[in-house]
Amino acid sequence: MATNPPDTPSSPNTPVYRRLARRLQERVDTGAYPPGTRLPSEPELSAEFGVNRLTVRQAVAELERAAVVEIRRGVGTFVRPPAVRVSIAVDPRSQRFDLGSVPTALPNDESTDGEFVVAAPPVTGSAQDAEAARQLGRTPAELSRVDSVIRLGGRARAACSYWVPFGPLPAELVRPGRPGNLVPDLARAAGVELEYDWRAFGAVGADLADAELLGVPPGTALLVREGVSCTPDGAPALYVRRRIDGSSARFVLHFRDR
Amino acid sequence: MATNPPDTPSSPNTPVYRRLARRLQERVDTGAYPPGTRLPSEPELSAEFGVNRLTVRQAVAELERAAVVEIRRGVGTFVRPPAVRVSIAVDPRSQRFDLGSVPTALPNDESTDGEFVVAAPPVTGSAQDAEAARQLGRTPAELSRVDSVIRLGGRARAACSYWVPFGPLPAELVRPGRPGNLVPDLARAAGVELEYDWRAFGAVGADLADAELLGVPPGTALLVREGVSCTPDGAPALYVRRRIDGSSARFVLHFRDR
DNA sequence: AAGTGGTCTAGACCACTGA
DNA sequence: CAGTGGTCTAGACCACTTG
Repeated sequence: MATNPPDTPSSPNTPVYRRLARRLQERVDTGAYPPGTRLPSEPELSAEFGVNRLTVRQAVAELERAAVVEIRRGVGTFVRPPAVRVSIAVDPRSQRFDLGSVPTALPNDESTDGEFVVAAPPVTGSAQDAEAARQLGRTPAELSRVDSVIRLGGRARAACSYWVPFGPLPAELVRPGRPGNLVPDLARAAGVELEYDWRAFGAVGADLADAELLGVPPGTALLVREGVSCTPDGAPALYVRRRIDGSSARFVLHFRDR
Repeated sequence: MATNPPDTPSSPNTPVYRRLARRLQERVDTGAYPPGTRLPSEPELSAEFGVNRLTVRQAVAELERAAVVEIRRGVGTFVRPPAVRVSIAVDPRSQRFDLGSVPTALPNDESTDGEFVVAAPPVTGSAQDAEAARQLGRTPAELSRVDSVIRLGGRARAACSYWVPFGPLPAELVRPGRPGNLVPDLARAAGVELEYDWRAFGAVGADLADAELLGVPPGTALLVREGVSCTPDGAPALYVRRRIDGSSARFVLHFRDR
C-alpha cells in the first residue's frame, strides 16, 4: 500500500482538482452523466466533494479543455455529445483537396458563409513572418501579407494567413470584410498560376488573436495546415497557414481506388 | 475615449487577466522579452500591474496554453524559442509515410527510444471503441485493442491505440512494457498483409489519460492521425488512432517531384 | 535557505441566461 | 428574478529547483 495501484496511475500527491476531474470524467465514461446531461452546478459540486468552488472550477476547466464537457455561461456545464466533424478529402493522385463535402455536411442556410478578408497586417520580423520568408526564400521586407477568416454554417471555422513575395497588394483585394477566395485572388493579382508544392499538418493551441477570430478560448486545439504553392516553373509564390478549429474539421487522405 | 480603438479588438469589459496576457504577449512580440528570457516572477508581475497573483497566473496560463511561454516549476517562466518540430514526409505516390527524418532530427542517444506497449484495455462501449467498431464494420465485442506509446529523444511523443477485428491477442504481444512495432506485430498475429486504406488528420486537446502518458498538461493541442488499414483484398483489418504532441511533430505532403 | 511556481480556501461581486 | 458560470482579492501553505 505504498505509491500507486495500477488502476490509478498517479503520484501520491495528485492535486485535489485533478482527482476531482478524474472522478467526473469517470461519471461521464460510465454513463452516469450521459451526453447532453447538465452537470451539478459549481456550488453543488463544491458541497458534494467538500472543496472550494475554485477547485471545482479548476477540475471542470480541465474537462472543458479536453473537450469532455461544454460550459455555457449562465446556463450550466454539459457533457459533450460525440463531435460532428467535417471531413475534407484529399486525393493524393489528383493533388487536390476536395472540399465538396463541406457545404453539404454543415447547415448552409447562412448567407454569411465564405472567406472574408480580416486585415493586411504589415510584415514585420515576427516569428511567423520570418518562417514565411524562409519558406519563400525571401526577406520579410519583400513580402506582403493578408489575413482572412473562413465562415461555414454561421461560425468562423478557420483563420488564414497568406504571404506573397510581392507588393503592395491592391487596396480593394485586402479591404477588410471583402468576400472572396484569397488563393485565386492572390494568383490573379500576381498574374501567375499556382500549384501545390507541399502541405503540412500540425497542431497548436489557439493564440489570443486566433482565439478571438474563431470565438474559442485561447489554447483550444487547432489543426494547422500550412504550405507553399509555386508557379508551374517551380518558383515559390505563396505561403499559406490555416488554423482550423480542431473540433470541426478533419482532413482525410484516401489511398485506395474506389 | 470610449470603447475600443481598432488596435485592441476587444469588448469594453475584457477581463483583467486577458488584458494582462495581451500586454505580456506584446512584450514578447516586440522583443522586449526575447526568446529564452525569464519573465518577472509572479509576485513581481503582481506588484508591477497591481493585481492579485492569481490574476497574473491566469494570464500566464493562457500564454502557456498558447505556447508563447514555458513554465518551469521552481525556476521561472520563459519565452519559448521558435519550436523545433520533426517533419515526417508523406509521399502521396508511394503511399508511405517516410519517417527517415525522425531519428536524425532528434537527439537519439537514448536507449529508451521506440514503441512500447502500455496496456490492452478491454473494448467497452466507449465513444472511441464505438468509432473503431464503426470504421471496421464490426461490433465492439468482436474487437481487441492495444495501446502504446512512442518515445523519441527520451520523451514520449505519441500515444497510440490499435483496434483489430479478432482476439484475444497473444499475451506476449500485449505485455505492458514490451518494445516493438505494433502495426507489423499485429499484422503478423493476424497472419495478413496490411495496406493503407485512408488516413485522416485532426486536432484535439489532450484528455487526462493522454496528458499523463505524454507528460503534458491536459488540454495540450495534439495532432491526431487516425485511419484504417486493410488486407490486399480490401477487408478492413486495423483501425489506428495516434495522438502526437503538437509541438514536436508535423506531417508534410510533397506534391512535386524532386 | 531563498526564490520559484502550484494548490487551496473564504468571500465578494459581476455578467449572462432563462423563466 | 433566481441561478448559472466568470472574475478578482487576500492570505496561507506546499513542492520544486538552484545555489
